[in-house]
Amino acid sequence: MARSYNQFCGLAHALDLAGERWTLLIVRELLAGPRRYTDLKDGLLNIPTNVLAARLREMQDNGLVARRRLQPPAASVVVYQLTAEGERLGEAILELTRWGMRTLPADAGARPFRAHWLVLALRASFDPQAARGVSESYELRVEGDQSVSLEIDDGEGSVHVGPAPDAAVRISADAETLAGLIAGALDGAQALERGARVEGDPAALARMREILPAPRA
Amino acid sequence: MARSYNQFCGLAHALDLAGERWTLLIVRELLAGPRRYTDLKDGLLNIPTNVLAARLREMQDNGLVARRRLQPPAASVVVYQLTAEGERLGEAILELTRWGMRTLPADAGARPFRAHWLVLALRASFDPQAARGVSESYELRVEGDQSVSLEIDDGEGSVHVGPAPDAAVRISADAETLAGLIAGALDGAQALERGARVEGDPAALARMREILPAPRA
DNA sequence: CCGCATCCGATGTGATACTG
DNA sequence: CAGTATCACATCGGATGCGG
Repeated sequence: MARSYNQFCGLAHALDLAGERWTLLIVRELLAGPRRYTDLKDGLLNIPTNVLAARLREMQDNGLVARRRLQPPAASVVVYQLTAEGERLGEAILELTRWGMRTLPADAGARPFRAHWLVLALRASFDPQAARGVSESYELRVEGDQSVSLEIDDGEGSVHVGPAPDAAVRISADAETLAGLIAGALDGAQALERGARVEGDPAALARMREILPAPRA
Repeated sequence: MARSYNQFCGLAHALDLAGERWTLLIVRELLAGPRRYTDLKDGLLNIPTNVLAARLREMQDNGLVARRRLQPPAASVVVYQLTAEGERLGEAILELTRWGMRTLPADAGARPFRAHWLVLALRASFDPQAARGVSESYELRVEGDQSVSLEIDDGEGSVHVGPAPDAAVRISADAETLAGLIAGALDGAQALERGARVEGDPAALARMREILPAPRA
């Protein structure tokens, strides 16, 4: 096993299992569903391939990740997916994400970005209190890429990659602008300056902004 | 600055600021209040002194920690304390702690332990739902060391180091047994076998066990 | 003692090249 | 596509030193 803190403490043990460099970011990728090796490498942007391989092995040993082959006829494809224990890291990751979003610099464009990270950002920003009684969908359309949607059914929110056909609000912009908007690094006016386009009911837009408050410093 | 993931993502940014080895454990120590350099070194058990010094410098640069001198006549004493931003890591740390407690091995005694870690364990286990309407205190008395107490005032819980004079339940045992009990690595019978002594009302003990459920696998 | 700084060997990381 | 192999370099862990 790798280096251990070896302390009788829940936090130290959590960090022994999932605290090494890159590990929580791999969990971030897998929280969006099973992924292949190259998808992971692409979604993590700068991870060295040997480090990714090593982490995936450790995460299997630690019971966070399972390695699977798809059913025939696609049996040559290997995917990694979170175990139940790995999934349970989701809440801690959301808390860390909220904390990080508060001080995320507004230099959208300076830092690379992937559209599917919006899923995490939406989940982290979602305020169940503000969503009470609401049933509607919002779609963030990433120019030249996929959409990410938040669907609310009687206050219950769920986020997924893909369009929302009946969205009450649809915001189209480049990835950095959308991300900056959700994180609160940009306000509405700045987003419009950067070419964001908004369709839908202004009242629904107001609700959306309350349901997705930016956890800002 | 240190190595950065350089991704436009709240989680990646959080890990840039607080994800390095030892950093979150230092925050754990400081969540219990300001500490001197040697207290930190002692509470962290195995941290190399140069790493602690380096981390404290980075954490100051990142705005997590402030370095202060006490008022005269004790002006020679240097203490480190969390900034407001550092304090806000508390929720994420509690989530990680809960996750880690679920699989913390029951080998109490095999891993070193410090009494004040019980503060974190109690906070992580506290269930506000179960505490509704309750107003009483519980004390964990660590043999040969300090006590740690949970005081509940009309459902509002607060944990601190020190005795609770009017505790409804008082459990005395060695540190490892108390920690194992709170983490759920030991059950009541096992704790008694290891020499734990319980004073107080059995009904209050039952309430305490509901208010402090072990987040176990 | 307290609060670090310095030195050094072991280990981990990052970049690139290569293979079944 | 899914990794393994290699190597320069950064960081970690452990010991020791040292001024206030």
